[in-house]
Amino acid sequence: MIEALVNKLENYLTLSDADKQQLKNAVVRVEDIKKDQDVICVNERPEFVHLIVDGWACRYKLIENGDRAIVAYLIPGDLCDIHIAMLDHMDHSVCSLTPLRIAYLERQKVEEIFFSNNTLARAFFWSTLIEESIMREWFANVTSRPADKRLAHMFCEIMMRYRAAGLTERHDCINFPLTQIELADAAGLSVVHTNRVLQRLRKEGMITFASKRLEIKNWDRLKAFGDFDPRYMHLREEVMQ
Amino acid sequence: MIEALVNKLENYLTLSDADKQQLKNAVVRVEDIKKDQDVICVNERPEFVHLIVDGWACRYKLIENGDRAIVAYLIPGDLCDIHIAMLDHMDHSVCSLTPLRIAYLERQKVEEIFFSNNTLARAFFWSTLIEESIMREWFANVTSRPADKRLAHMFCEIMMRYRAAGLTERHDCINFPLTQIELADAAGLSVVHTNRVLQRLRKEGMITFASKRLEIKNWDRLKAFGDFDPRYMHLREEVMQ
DNA sequence: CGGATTATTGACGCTTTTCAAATGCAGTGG
DNA sequence: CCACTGCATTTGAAAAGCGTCAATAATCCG
Repeated sequence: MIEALVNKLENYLTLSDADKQQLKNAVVRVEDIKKDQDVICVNERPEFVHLIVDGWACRYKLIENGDRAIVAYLIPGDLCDIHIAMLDHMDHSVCSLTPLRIAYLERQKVEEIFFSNNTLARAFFWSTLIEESIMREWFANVTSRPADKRLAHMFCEIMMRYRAAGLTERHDCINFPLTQIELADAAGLSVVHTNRVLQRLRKEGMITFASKRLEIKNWDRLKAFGDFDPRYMHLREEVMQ
Repeated sequence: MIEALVNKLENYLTLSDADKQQLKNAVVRVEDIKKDQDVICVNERPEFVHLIVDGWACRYKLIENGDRAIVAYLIPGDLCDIHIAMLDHMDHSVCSLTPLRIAYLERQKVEEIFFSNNTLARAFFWSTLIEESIMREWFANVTSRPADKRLAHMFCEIMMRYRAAGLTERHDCINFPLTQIELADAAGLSVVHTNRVLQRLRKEGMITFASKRLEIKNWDRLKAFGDFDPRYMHLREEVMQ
């Protein structure tokens, strides 16, 4: 249930059985929710921290003009909202992109862990710093790279995160349940242009992308094309290769 | 020396005299550095955490194509690199945009504080979460808003941060030492376009911006135009008004 | 004062957006 | 099994926003 989270954190440090048990104990229930439902909404402060056990979600913000800006993808092992352990309201919302299995961690217990278990406190802080680092990279990505390299970069990143959470051994093929609409909202592009760019990437023989599956035909080439250097994710060497 | 930092953190919680003293004790020296110098470089892990006492700096990344992406501005009260308390290398660099006065906090002591002082640990975590929130907003800003609104939004934000750190009481006028080049690098725009957009904002009577000074002629109008809602910064009511 | 950096202007071109319509695809119910 | 529906994908054409190049004016700094 918490394996993916443990896998991710163990990119940074090793958790003892006691640490893992303490994490497990914070889980008060597991629930399934449907696709396209808000897990948590802006301005809320729920009693639980949500952990993604299975499925994909996204952080998003609604913009005045009607746009939805997807600011992060969440995959198994990701905490949706440790924020509310410290902050009194969410500054964005989280929505399911597929059916989701979610573990509910009691907020109170998460706070206790943070102040009583140095290892887990480190790990949580680390995880937050990584998220911030990823946001910086996303920002640099959209401000400095054209649409095709931008998408290539995003594909590389999600592949690495999959590996980091122990969800795949490979780096050439994953389940990728996003629609082009959802990709566009995250890349800051229109759907039409996203579509055309994807076709170009396919034509160039870099990827195939159909029926919820992303295949990377040539990992090194895609990395080079998307100017992808995984060091900003601070993962173990084996994961980054 | 640490007033701005204390002011900022006290948007979240109140620090006791002992807390402040502990922070002060972590400072081993204060130094002045020139404009356009790297405070810390990507891949480094220095022995000190740098606190900006006076002046402006920026976080930036160099892109393959030669671009410099500025991913954050740093002002007095901002920590350049608590990251290195947890991470083993910086994933970006920090450079001075003006002459800078910097306080050096011993990394070791910062780590100790984090594990021994719950209040300061909370405050550091909070501060990191705010940074992340600001990154999300920057991301949404560049992906969803046209150049003019984008710049308006950035101006509003920096004004709020100035107030949050106790650097100004006003919300209509601040020292703003950035060149249009530096603005452009942060907004993801070309210098030429930035220049033209600034002229438009001036012509519309929203701002004046000359000789390192930014004047906001009509705060409410600029806020509305830039679609600026300060709640993502999680500041005290009085600061946000 | 002189050199260097920054701000500004004009012209042109390209990436990306927008609008509108067509096609494909999966799920539902008869 | 087929028709129907709703959503995602694809295509085309035209326009907008923004970038690039290049040159000039203004400002800063020693």
